[in-house]
Amino acid sequence: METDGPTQPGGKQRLIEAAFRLAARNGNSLSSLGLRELAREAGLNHNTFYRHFETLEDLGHAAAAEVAGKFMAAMKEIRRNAARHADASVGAAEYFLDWARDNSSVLRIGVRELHNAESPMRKAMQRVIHEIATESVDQITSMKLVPGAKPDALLQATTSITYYMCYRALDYLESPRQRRVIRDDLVSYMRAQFLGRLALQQAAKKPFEA
Amino acid sequence: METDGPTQPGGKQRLIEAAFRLAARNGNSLSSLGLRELAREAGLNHNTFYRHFETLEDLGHAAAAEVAGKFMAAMKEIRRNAARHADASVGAAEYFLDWARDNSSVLRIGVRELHNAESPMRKAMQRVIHEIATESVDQITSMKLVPGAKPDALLQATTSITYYMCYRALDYLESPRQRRVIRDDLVSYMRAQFLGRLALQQAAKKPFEA
DNA sequence: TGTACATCAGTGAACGCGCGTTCACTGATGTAC
DNA sequence: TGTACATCAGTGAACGCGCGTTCACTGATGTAC
Repeated sequence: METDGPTQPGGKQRLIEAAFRLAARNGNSLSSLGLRELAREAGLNHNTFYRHFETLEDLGHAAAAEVAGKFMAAMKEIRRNAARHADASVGAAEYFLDWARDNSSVLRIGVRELHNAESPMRKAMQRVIHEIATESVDQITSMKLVPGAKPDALLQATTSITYYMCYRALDYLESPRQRRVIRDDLVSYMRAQFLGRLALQQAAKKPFEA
Repeated sequence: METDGPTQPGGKQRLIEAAFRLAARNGNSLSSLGLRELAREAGLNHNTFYRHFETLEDLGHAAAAEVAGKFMAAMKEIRRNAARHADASVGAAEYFLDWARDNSSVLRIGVRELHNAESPMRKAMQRVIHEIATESVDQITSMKLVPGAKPDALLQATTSITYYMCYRALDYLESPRQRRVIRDDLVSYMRAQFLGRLALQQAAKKPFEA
C-alpha cells in the first residue's frame, strides 16, 4: 500500500530508477538490461523483480510511461517559466538546458529510445514531442509571440524545435565547455524556424512575386 | 590476400555485415551484440571471430568506419544527382530517401549510435555530418542557390538539415504510407531553414528596424 | 481484544543454457632455397 | 621443378560464469470473525 509521505521508494520504483541509471551510464538500450543486473543496482534480490514485473519488457513499458511523464511535466514547467522571461526563446532554451542537466538520465534514455524502432518507448516519446509541440503552439498563439503565423506553420516550427532542443541537450551534457555556444545556437535555431516558416508561408501565398 | 574481383566477402566483412543486420533487426546497439551471435549470423564458427578482431569493441570501430564511409559516399552521390535536378531541395530529399530505403540498416545504425554517448560511432557520425554540411555549403555557394547568405548561416542551415534528413528517414522507413508527406516535409524544412537563416542574418544587420 | 488466515515483498538454493575465452588442431596458400 | 616451412582462416571440444527461471520459504501487514 502506497503512502504519500516522504518514505523511500518501494521495490518497483527502485527497479525503474535502477534501469534509468544503468541505461544512461552504459549507453545500452533499456531492452538490453538484465534482470539480475537491475536487481543488483536496485539493491534487491534478483527474484524480487518478479514481484513487480512479469517480464523485462513489462518494466520497459513502465519506464517508458515514467520518462514520458517526466518530459511532459518538465516542459509544462519550462513553458511556464519561459513565458515570464523577457525573451521567451532565451527563457525556453535556458530552462530546458537546466532541466536536462538535472535529469540527464531521463533525457539520454528518452532521446536514445526515440531512434530505436523496436523500443516501446519510441512511440511514447513521439507522442510526447507532438503534445509538447501542440501546447507550445497554443501558448505562442495566445501570447501573440509570432504574429501572422498560421497554426500549421507554427506546429512545424515547434515540432522541429522540440526535437532540436533534445538533441542539442545531449551535446550540452557531453561538452560543458560548449554550453554557452549551445545555448545561443538553440536560441538562433528557434528564431530561424519561426522566421523561416513565416517566410515560407508568405512565399506560398504569392508564389509568382519576386 | 584481397582480390578486386567479384569474390564473396571474407570473414571480416561478413562479420561486419552480420553486425549491421543484427543491430538493425533487433534494435540493439552495436555494443550489445554477442560474439557467438555475430559468428552465427555470419555463418562462421564462433572462434573465427578472433582471427579478424581482438575484441567486440574492435569490431565496433571497424563498423563505425564502414558506416561513416557509406554515409559520406552516399551523400557525395546524392549531392551530385540533386545538382542536376530542377529543384535542388526536392532532388536532395528524393535521392536521400531512396538511398535510405536501399540502405536501411546503415541508416538505422548510424542514427541510433549518433545518440549513444558511449558509442565509438557517435564521434564518427558527428564528424560525418559536419563534413556533409560543409560540403553542402560549398556546393550551395558555388551554384549560388541561396544568394546573399553568409557561410556561417549556410553551415547552420545545412547542419540542421542533415540531421533532420536522417531523423525523418527513419520515419520514412517505418511508415510507408506517409512517404509522400515526409518527402514534402523535408523539402519545406530545407526551404524554411534557408529562408529563416537569411532573415535572421538580415535582422542582425539592422536590429533596430521594424 | 484476540485469533486465524490471506496477501504480498523479499529471500536463497538450484536448474539448464548461452556466453566469452582458451587450446590444440586442420588445410589451404605463399615463400625460401 | 621440388621440398620444407611459415602464415593464416577456420574448426571443435572444453572451461568457468552470469543469466533467466522455478521452487519453497520467511516475515510483516491487513482482514474476518
